[in-house]
Amino acid sequence: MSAAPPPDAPAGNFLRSIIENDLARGTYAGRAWRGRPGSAADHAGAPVDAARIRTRFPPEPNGYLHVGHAKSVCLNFGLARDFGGVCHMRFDDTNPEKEEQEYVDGILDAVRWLGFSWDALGSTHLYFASDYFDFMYAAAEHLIGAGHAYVDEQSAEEMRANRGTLTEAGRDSPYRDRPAAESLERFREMRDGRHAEGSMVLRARIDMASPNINLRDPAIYRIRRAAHHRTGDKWCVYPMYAYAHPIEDALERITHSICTLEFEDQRPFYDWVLERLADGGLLARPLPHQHEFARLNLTYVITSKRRLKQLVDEGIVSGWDDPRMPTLVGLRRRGYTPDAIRLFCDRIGVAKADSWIDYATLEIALRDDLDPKVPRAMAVLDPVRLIISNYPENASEQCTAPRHPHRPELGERRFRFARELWIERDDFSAQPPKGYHRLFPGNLVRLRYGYVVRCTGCDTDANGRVTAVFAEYMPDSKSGTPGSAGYKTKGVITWLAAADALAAEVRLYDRLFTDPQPDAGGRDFKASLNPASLRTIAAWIEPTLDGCAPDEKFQFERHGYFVADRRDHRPDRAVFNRIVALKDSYPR
RNA sequence: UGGGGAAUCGCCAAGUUGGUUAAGGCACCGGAUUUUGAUUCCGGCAUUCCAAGGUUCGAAUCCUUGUUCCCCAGCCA
Repeated sequence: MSAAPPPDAPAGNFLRSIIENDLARGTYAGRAWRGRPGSAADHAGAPVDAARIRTRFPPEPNGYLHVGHAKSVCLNFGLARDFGGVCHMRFDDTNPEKEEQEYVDGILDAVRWLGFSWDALGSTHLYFASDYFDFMYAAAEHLIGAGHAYVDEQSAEEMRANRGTLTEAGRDSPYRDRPAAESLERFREMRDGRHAEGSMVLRARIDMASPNINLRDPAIYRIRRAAHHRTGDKWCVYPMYAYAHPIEDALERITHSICTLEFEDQRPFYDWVLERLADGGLLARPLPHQHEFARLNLTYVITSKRRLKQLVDEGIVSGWDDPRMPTLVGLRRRGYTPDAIRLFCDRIGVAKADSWIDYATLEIALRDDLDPKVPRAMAVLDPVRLIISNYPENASEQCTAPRHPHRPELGERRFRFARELWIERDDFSAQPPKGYHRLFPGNLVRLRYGYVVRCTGCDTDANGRVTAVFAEYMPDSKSGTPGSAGYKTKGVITWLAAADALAAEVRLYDRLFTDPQPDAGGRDFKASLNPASLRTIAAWIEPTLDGCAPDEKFQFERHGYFVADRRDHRPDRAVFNRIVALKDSYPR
């Protein structure tokens, strides 16, 4: 009898299978770990790693993290957590021209915000590829010495021309067979700044006729005269990703190097580098292995860093943290919670098939997370006056409501009922459609947490627009009193006493694009920008919201979830973002 | 017309050593509860696994032949 999986066991997926198999076979058993990244010599004789597996989240610090990255973060940190391993936070900063400290800070913030930590097993695991530049350089000299790399002095154009095509083999570079000593000399000159950018490059010497283009002598070092955000001007040669990444993984004793599908073709080169360096005694075995998964595609969302930057640069959005942006800072400002994003990542799973997740799936995870946690309040977004004609002019009385209908322990809120109220324009209809059970002449409706009223009519202006709605209240129907049970109404509407309501700016957000795949197939994503992605309105909110803090979230009953904007909300100026509307099954 | 991947319910996704009625989530559809047309709760939801052949007592799982989609020709990652 095999034991039944625990009820909350994470769903199986191919990455878990791989790890389980590796653990069962002892693929990485006995892996030494010195307590910090290092070469074969550094790890030699070190204790067996207490981490059963090591994964890593390796962003390039050239932009802000977005939902797609969240999937990778959840995967890498989640797998490490579930299998008794450690996940390294590592910056893949091998291109000085694009990378900045600002992005490093932003990425660290985002990962922390998502709820993950790189502190594990008594130490911190924050690493930078740039810390390995010395090793990478030495390893490159080793490859040259072993005949596995050479300095090519062809121009970029010549290299491209000689690479061949998808169906035709490439041609060997005239420099391919030059003596190792000569390549070594040139490479050192490159390092010493004796050659112009673009004039030469170090290449792996593999096979110019390989059907896999990535194996046609890929470039592994290029000259770049740019200050690096961490190493300054120490270097003017920088390693390429395909060469640097396997080395970073091996130095850190990563077991499972998880990346997206587009790197599948590079796996042979990943292994090629590692095998040669391990054979040369530079890197410790067992070596890491690369596994690829399908990146996240979300409908109505673009995740291309370049295009996201374009939205910011062209002022289409207010910045990287505009609440419409799919960046983690944007989602955070919009009111998304880390729990909701993690729930979403758990729900979508992971596989190798290209897929498009409905944007609604993210919103549903958000509502599922917010509903049980967030206190309720009333708000009127599109106000029209409701006059209770049989209620005394200058009277008012207190009403009470639970902060959360299913969590009495969260306490109560109090507000006043009076003759003049604000209600939602949409909650009255002079000629109601069939099935409408809110206010219309003659109909009985409950004012939530207040009285039951009978609608008696309305006033309209010259254009037929409703300017006020009239009703009479039932004095014995107040919520919480014995008489209230005697009334059964199909409609319950939200309201605010006009004299007590607080003014607020409310920003109603909608999807940024109208096309479910805004940038698929080379489409112009700007052509499908949603002109109504932001609507700013003046609304009335419940007086109990006075003094709430930025980032505080509420459910405005019958409307949706709202958050006090973390940037613009102030004690003297309430600003709320609509996070997501409530599910609405009223047929419109 | 090279190489590397992927195709299971509307959207995801288990299943991969061939073996009872093809997990689960989300959506959706019923019904119950409800002072949010929300939530919650019950119930329903693939004789079928890209297609067509074949092997077998038995195939989503093996074989054959096709089809469709994605990725690769940066001195980006």
